[in-house]
Amino acid sequence: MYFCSIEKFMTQSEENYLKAIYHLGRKNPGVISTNAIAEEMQTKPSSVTDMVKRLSEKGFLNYKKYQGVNLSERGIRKALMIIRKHRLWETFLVEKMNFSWDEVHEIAEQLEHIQSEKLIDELDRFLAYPKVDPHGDPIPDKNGEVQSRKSKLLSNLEINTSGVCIGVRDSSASFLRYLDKNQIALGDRIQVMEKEDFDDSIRVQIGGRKLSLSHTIASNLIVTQESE
Amino acid sequence: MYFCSIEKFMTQSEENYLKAIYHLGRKNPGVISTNAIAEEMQTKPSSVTDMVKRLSEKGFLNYKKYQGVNLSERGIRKALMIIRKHRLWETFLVEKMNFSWDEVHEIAEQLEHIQSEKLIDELDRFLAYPKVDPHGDPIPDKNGEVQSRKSKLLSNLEINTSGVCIGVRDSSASFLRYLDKNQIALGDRIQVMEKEDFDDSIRVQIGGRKLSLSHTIASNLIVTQESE
DNA sequence: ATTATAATTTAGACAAAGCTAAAAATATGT
DNA sequence: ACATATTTTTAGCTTTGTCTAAATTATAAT
Repeated sequence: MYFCSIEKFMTQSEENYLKAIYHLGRKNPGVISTNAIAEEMQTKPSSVTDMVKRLSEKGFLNYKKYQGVNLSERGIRKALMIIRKHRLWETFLVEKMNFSWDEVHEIAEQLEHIQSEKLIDELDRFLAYPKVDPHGDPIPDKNGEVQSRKSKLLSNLEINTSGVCIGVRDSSASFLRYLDKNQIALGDRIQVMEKEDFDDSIRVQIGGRKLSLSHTIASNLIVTQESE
Repeated sequence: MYFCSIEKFMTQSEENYLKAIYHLGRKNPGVISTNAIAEEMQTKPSSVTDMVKRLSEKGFLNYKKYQGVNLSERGIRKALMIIRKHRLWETFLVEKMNFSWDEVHEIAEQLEHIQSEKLIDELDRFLAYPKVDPHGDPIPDKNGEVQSRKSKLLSNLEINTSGVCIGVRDSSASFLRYLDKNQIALGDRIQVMEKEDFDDSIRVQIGGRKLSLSHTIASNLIVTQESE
């Protein structure tokens, strides 16, 4: 009886499920429900059950009927490699192909399934081993290591403290375009001036400019922990 | 009744058939047989019949039962765009990703199916609008125009004439590696010294070096028509 | 504890893209 | 022209990934 050392081929659909399950596991750790996966994948729970069985047979996750799933060691490794590809391609699109950060997701969804380890390693080198993608999300390295920085949400900063914007929690095109429109970019230092009890909006200062941000906006902006 | 202006989505398989049919049409013009397509696609004639029906319904080719197929205007345009993508990606892989010319085909086969016109146009710009790919094959431009140069096969050059090597007819990895091993590259000037009647091999001179090439090799090397 | 509700799984169907084996049409040889 | 060979098509099956509808299990409420 062999230990399967040969990496089996995965279909795009299988890869997409794996990635979705990984992301769900980040959001709230523990066991992941069929319904949650269906929601994330925009599909039906019955389809999820089928796929989850297949992924479980292939050893990417642990699954017991009616008990939900969680990724195996192997599943995590595989998911990290897919995320690595996705984020490297996003970086490539923004840095070299003149895309803006709200345009890259769909295309990276396609590119992340290209099978060639050499290509990904060369892309990594070509981009000078970036640590984060255009949305500030960390890029796993060749060994699956992800650099994690101390961070908090802008909405949790105290009055009169500041932080540098290093990422977004929601990376939907509409949110990203909102930020562009209001000239808020990764790397900007944001100082909290005032908090409005009524609607939890906050008044901030960015590079001399003052503006007020709704709670929804503030709770989707990730800033450095150590405030100056 | 609309003229379909909206480009319908094509599956990867459909795109592959279209490309194969286009290439077959180049090789020997006229009507293309089911068997020839099956051979090219490494599949069975019955599968070809099914696919050809679909492509015909979608208006990419003209098909009458038992009469073979040929591409429609629309099919040609589509095929040229797929070839454009394939060859731009091959160029990218060699020029920017440190691949050698015998490694790029399989990966370009995957990349050619990525759907994003903007990406391809940006890639074109990024590579400075190359006219030929790493194997010397012409890259169709955004409008489907292909630059064609006067060329002949090395095996057809007269004794004591020379030509510049501009392409290969066979771009299999084994042939390309043979050329690498013998230090024959695109751009090299090759002079024909002698022809051997017995086996049609030829004796040539390349940058001072003399070597003899079998007929098979010589008839797969494309050189400029106008010999110096 | 029993029932109602929600979550999950099963069963059966469908489309895409392939296959094999058999049938039909075309082409070829004498 | 007719029989044979070749090419092409059809019919029916397989797999992947989806769906709907029905059945089953788990959870929550009284």
